[in-house]
Amino acid sequence: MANWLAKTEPDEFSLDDLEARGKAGEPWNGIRNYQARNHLRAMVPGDRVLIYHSACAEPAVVGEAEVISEPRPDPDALDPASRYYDPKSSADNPRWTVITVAFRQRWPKPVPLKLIKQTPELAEMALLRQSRLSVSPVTDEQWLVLEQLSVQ
DNA sequence: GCCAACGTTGGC
DNA sequence: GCCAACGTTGGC
Repeated sequence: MANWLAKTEPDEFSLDDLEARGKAGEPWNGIRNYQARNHLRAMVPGDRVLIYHSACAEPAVVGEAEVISEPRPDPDALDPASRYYDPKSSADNPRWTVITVAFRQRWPKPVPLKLIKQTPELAEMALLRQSRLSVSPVTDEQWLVLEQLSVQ
């Protein structure tokens, strides 16, 4: 079982929005970066996903979700009306991947990026090393450290 | 709103 | 295959 971190802009889709979806969850669509896509393809149901709010007043890890589907082709890539349409993707050879995630819990306190940067045990997080990667892996150790920061 | 980081595109 | 031009992400 693996751990991940997924960024979302709260103005677009927040942890609150995910909670409102309940057990049905939300397709994590629109990922259009190969590295991030490859991480989606490695996900299996039951994997844990940190939800990270980006491009907002206080960028932070705010809670956690769970992968509840297998990876599958992202249908938005084939829909010309979608903002995520990619003419280079096709039904025969789908380029992009989506998984569905469901809300698990809000963390006691958000863990701000600022604090993550100040924490030596988290210096190797992919979040910090590749600032533009929207889906990234998290180690068990990193997850534990983040959880501890959330209750302090 | 600025701009650094960095991924993608396309000419050669 | 190199690399300049360009577009996007996301912190600040």
